[in-house]
Amino acid sequence: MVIRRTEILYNRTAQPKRPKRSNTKPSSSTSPKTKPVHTDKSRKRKAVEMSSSSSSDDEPLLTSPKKPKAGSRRPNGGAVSAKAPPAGEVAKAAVLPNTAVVKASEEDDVSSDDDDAPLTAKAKSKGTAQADPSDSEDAPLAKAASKPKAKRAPPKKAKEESDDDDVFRASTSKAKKAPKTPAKKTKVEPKEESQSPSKSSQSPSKAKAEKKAKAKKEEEEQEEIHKWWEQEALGDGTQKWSTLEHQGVLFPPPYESLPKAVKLYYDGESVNLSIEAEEVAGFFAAMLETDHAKDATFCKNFFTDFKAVLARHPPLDGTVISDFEKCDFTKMYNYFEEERTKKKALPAAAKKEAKAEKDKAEAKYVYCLLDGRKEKVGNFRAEPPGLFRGRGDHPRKGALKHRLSPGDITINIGKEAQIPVPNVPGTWGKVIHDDTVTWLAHWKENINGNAKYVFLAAGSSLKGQSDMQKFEKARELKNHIDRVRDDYNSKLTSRVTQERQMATALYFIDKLALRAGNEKGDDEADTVGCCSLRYEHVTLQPTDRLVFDFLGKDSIRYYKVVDVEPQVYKNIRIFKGDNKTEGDAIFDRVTTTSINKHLNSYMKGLTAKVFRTYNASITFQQQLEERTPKDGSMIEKLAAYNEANRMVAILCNHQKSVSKNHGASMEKMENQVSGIRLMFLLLTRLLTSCRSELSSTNAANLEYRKQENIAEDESDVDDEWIATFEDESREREIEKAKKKFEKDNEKKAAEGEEELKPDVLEDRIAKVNEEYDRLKTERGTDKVEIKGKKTEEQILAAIEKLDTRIKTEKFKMEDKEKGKEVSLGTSKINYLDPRITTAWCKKYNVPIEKLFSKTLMVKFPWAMEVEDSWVF
DNA sequence: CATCCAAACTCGGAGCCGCCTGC
DNA sequence: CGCAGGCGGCTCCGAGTTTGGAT
Repeated sequence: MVIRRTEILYNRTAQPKRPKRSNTKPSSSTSPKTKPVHTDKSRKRKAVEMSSSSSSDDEPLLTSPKKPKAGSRRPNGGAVSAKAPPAGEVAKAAVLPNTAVVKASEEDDVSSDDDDAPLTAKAKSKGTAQADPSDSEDAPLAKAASKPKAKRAPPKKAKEESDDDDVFRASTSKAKKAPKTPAKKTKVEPKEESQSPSKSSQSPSKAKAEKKAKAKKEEEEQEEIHKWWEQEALGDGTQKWSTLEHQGVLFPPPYESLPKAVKLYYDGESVNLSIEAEEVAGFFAAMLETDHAKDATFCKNFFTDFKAVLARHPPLDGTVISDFEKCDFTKMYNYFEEERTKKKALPAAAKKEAKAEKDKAEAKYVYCLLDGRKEKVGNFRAEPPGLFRGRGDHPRKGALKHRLSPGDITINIGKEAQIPVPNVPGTWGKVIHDDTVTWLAHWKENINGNAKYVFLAAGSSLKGQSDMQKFEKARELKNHIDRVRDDYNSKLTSRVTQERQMATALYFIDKLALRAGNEKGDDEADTVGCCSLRYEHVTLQPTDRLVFDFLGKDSIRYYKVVDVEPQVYKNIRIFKGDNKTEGDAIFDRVTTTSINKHLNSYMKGLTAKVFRTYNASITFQQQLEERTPKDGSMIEKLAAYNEANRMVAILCNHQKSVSKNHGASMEKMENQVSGIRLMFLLLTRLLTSCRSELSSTNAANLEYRKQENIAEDESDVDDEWIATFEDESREREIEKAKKKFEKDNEKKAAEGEEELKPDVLEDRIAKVNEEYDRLKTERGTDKVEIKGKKTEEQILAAIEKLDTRIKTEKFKMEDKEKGKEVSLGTSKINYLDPRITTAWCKKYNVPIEKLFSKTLMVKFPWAMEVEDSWVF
């Protein structure tokens, strides 16, 4: 499997440059042509760009960095691989002329599909080989493993345990309930802060004292961490807490009406809106310049809801608003913009103060008390009213999201805890004491009737535990994966359609990391996953190649060209065959429920999404193993890590839109590199003249490279280029000088000093020109002057330095280019077992901070202590 | 020290999956 | 009694905003 996975990663033929979120932003000009991908259900969706440009296939994501020049790099359209099948393959394809024939041949090729057997075998051998024998795999496991075991322990055990807790309960003062098994954690009291700093403040110097206090505090905080992962048992998972105290949700401040002068205009006249209607109009006005306001569905839904509000709260001046087109929101929009810039321009101190105030108001909501422990709450703010921003072609986008009041909220809290008082008038809709769930508050959102919750933060013990369980479950799949694969591979030829469909679907879920694909309703965006794949989402190409093109979760386009097992190819032919057409499900005998049920028979708790976690993590681990240079530099190691991360992101189809200044940014880097190259060239020349052996620049260059073993770069630094570069640099410096001059004067004016005379500026410019004129005369000659470089050794050292700088810069650029539309964060947060990273860090002596951000560190405390030999 | 830009974090919508319920 | 459909609870997801580091 290890090997196969890689193959898949590489086999993908070039992706057409995804029209990033093309459907989300139909108006976006960057997504070019579209080919109809619709179904009879969701009709207007168009999506996919199809490029006519043929292009190489087996060359994914990597666009070789070229010279920037203008906005040249917009990859227009992608390349659907229009590869001409090799002759031999054509013949093969002829084997599958039509469904009938295929059907007839169904039973035939059982032999051909256990092609996967070697796969698993490989995986096994490789796995063990690198896993550094059995015990290394088991030892760390055993350590952490008390949990998995415990998890499976009968519920009774947990019960006993929680009963035990009661013994401790009495001891905690404030909460009058106590932590579970306090043995391992050192300190639990939430009210620490006050004492320690003051105690430690005996230090002489103030700064020192402060520092010390800080250190001490940190230390203390560390001590306080509840190391639940070191505890024996986690309980049976039904009871999530025994005591719980929190403040409920924080409501946004009530709406304040706009200044009198700021009005909605209707048919050219200002309207005196009711305050309720004004708020809603404001929601739209604020989004006037976004793509949303240009979206028909969005506007339609907004206006419907707006009119409903108007009906309840009519304009005070009797205006009747019935035509969206006649509404003019610009005055409101402008006002918001003004406010925004005003706010931005506020002095830093004022900003700080405002923030401090806000923090203070929110402070008590930030933490809750779970089993007596202070734990961070996730999103404690009630979602403010606004317009629903559905993703993709969501039928409800633009609808008005109501303002919540306490009556809408259900609070879940410990029986003995004090019930919080809402920060706005009203009382909680309901207060319950359900210790089998993890949410603190809950309400129903009015758009789709979906439930919303307040949960603990990602770094909390509750979240951490379930996160770890998720990865443990994925690891458990390792023990069953061979069996599962053998099974679905053999069933690819089953005579029972249902089995065959299930096997094929599983193949996709496993190999392509597709999501399960639940059915969706009419009131939701038309997106699909494996089971909901329709006729038009998969097309067949000669020689066992499938083209997937559909919108997945969040309306992210999934476009991949994949070479599959011949039998899978045949199966898709069959499933698409006969009387099916666009809009029909490919897997009509399989549902997410049936798949999960089936999977559960291999392993308790096994579901489709476990495959995503498993494959992501195992691929990551294996890619790391492969790519990490054993004694490379830090940069190289980090690059390898990144690359492994990227492979996973590609597998999981985690995308991001290309940032709008990507092109400019690349150009800038390119320019920098060119600058360095020029310097490089000059220095080589200088070296030449210094040695006075060779006279030709190129010869010197070559000579140098030969001697010092420095790689030839495809440098396009020729004389002509140097000329433009120098001219441009000259321009830039002159601009800079002008700017500086103005600034200096502003400063002087502010300080009441006399302004600089214009000739000072001219002087400065002259200096720049002088310098560049000199360069110009030197251009193409051997005469080079670079200050500071005297001896041959110095020059050589400088050249060497430049060379590595060029290399690292270029490397950075490649990395950036490759990653411009791949989002690495999602997999890092959700799919990659953090212990793979921590073990790798230890093994290769890389500081974890280079890979995990602060929040990630907070999220994964449980992964920090594994040994370097730990394997997923 | 201001400015610029990328990384980090916040936000809230989307999807998965188990369980309950009602036919 | 079986199972489909809906709901509850939780993970996952990229955009948008904020932060902070480089220069």
